[in-house]
Amino acid sequence: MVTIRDVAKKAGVSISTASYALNDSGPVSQETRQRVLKAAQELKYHPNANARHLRSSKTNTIGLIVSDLAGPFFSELIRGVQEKTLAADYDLMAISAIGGFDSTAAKFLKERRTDAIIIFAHNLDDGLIKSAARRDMPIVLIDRPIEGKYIINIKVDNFEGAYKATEYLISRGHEEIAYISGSEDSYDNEQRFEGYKAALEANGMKYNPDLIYRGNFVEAGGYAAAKLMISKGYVPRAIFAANDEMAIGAINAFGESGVKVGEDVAIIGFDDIRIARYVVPPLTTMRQPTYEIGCLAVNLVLRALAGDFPESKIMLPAELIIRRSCGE
Amino acid sequence: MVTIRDVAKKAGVSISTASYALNDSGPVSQETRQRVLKAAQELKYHPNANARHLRSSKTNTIGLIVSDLAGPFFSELIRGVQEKTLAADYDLMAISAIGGFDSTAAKFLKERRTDAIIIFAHNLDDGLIKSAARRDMPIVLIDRPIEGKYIINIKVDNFEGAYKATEYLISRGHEEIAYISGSEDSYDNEQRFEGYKAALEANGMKYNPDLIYRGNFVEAGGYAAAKLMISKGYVPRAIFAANDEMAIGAINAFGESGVKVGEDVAIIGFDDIRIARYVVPPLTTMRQPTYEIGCLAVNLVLRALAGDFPESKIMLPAELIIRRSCGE
DNA sequence: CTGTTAGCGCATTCAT
DNA sequence: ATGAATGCGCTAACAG
Repeated sequence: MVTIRDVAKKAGVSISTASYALNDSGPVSQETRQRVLKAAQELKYHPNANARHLRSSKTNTIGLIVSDLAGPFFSELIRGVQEKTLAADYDLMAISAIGGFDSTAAKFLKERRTDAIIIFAHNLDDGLIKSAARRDMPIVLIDRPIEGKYIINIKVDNFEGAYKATEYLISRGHEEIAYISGSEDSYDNEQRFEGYKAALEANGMKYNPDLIYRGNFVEAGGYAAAKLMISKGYVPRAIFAANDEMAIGAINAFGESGVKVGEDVAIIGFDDIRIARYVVPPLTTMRQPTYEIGCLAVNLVLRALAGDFPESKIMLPAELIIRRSCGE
Repeated sequence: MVTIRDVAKKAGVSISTASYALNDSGPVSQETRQRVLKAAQELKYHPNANARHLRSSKTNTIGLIVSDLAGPFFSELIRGVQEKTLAADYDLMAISAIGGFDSTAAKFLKERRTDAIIIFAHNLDDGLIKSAARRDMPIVLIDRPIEGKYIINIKVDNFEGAYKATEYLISRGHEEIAYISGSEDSYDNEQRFEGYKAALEANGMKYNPDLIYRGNFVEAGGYAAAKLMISKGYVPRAIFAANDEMAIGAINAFGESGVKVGEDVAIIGFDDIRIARYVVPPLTTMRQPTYEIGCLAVNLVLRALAGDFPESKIMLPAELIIRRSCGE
């Protein structure tokens, strides 16, 4: 490994001069400067990031933790984060929270491998997040109810979104609305479930536990739920799935069994993932402004890095996107 | 920041003893050990990753560089990589190559921030990759024709895949097959184009430059190409799109203009991304074994990290997935 | 303008 | 079994 020492030697200067020249951070004559740069080039010198980070206790890097790197849901979010991070001349690393306590994400949180972190993951311990946030390591937390001094919260109004979704179904004349739930331990799911129940009550309808199905936020979960309905011989006229993945799973299951989505059964989802518009029939859903969230998250991170911690919590609305899965 | 020094002080031992106790890497009495561990816990001590990496010149981390973190295409690949990396007790960071020379990916390549790197990106300079590969920083390169001592190549047989795709169209009686091309500078695209031409020739058909459209591998590109065909008043009976994104763009464009895909025009894509099965009509395409590639890549990286560099180049086949976009 | 030097936090060798 | 001391590669304060 070629170090700055080698460069200095080759250029016939001291280490510090080499460092100054390389980083353009001190008074160096043009001539020496050129000599150092040339030496560095010839030697193919590249600074050791770890040494630099250790010394400066900065990494110029923002970490983005998502619950599963492979999930389709994060595509838009990442796009937003990526654009803004790049524009601010920071580096970005995406990290998965799969594995919980032993995950790479957990390590990053503890070991300060980045200057700041954006978290959009439910499978990461509360305490971990709370204790990781410091002045020199701000955290932007998306859609989780953890508060703290150096934690900046961005939330989507899941309650209101679910309320609107349910009301939409009600407005179309449905009186019996099933709910396919996401992960039980998820804040998102909880809020959506509350919104669902609240809309029911507000419209004088009773909440019926028999109409609740477990789906765990994955396509297979929605599929299983729908199959269960079919096997029970009773398919409700309307279904609110706590996310699109599950809604799509249900649509597939109904498709296989000849149940006509949009006619026999109305389905609404949540998220507006990319496939939503391609399934048959196209899925009516509550759009989460993920791209905007990504951009916003980076803006806030950058401000926090500059020492400016905003007080207010940010709450973004979800938007009803009507397609055809609830009928024409 | 609490360092190992603080822990040592609190436990009433020297720094080295604390280090031994913490890492279980030296002779320490059970009693001292417990004392140190307790002190660390109370102080919420977490080792500084940079210092450790600097000292040990290892990071225990594998980097995955993709051309665009937000791309839907990488989902399956990432899933494979993620699983295997986790199983091997390594950490994983995903990095985007957007930005080329100034990208975070380029920096990682030069600055050794990971122990090894898997690259699935076409927007990263050849020279950069070549010069970054060293014994202590092996690179697994997917689908790019760069060879080197510490570079391990995994390729998908794009030529053969394109050949098969084209032949499938020919077998269905088509005599005029358009090609919507990907990025011109991409190796994938080049190979697919060659496969397309070879299949044409092998079947006594002439290659017609008028039937080549530029698409750049994105949905909008395929959309534009199809619109162009329509505006020219001439839609070929069959189209081979160099990837699914473009095929889907074309399908959308045709849908808007009332051209019936599967009847008026046959379209085949490449990749088999998730949406392929959801578009209408479902897209016939050449499946790339991305999940398998991801798993394989990690296996090879791990072997390389252990000093075992395989000689042979690996070539994986693409598989024809027949759905309905080329007719029943 | 340039060189000397002191750490950043940690792992580890060599004494004790 | 434990501690003192060294250096990984780099930046920056200080001295010249």
